[in-house]
Amino acid sequence: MKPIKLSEKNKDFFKDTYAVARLIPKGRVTSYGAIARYLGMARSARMVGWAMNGCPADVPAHRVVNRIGMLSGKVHFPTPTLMQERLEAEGIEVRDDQVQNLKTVYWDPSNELSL
DNA sequence: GGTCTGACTAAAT
DNA sequence: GATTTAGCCAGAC
Repeated sequence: MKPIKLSEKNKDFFKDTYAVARLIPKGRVTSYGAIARYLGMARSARMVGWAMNGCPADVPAHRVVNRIGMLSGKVHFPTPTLMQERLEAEGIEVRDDQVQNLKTVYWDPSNELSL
């Protein structure tokens, strides 16, 4: 396992967030809240987004959207269009910064991993 | 060391 | 049913 060191601090929460984000299958998306709940901090969805602030290349942050499937975090990418292009490249339909067929491509970690 | 903001979510109005 | 407010925790000023 490759330890992610954003800093020399604890970043334990960040590490878990990245771990789950990496587990998102190709062509699927999940929400910050879903990851947060899986990590045990259901009400800290914001922290997930914050954790993504480090956004290492190993983490497919483009597969993480808010609960309505909106590409809320696209502005944090190197280029605002990168997120949508990557999602489309994986077969996810994106229209007006929103993931189409969200119900179909949605991937819930606590539903897929905690079986 | 107190205050504000933030890639969100859910409940209340 | 849509809009607004409050709650969350952690980092930045």
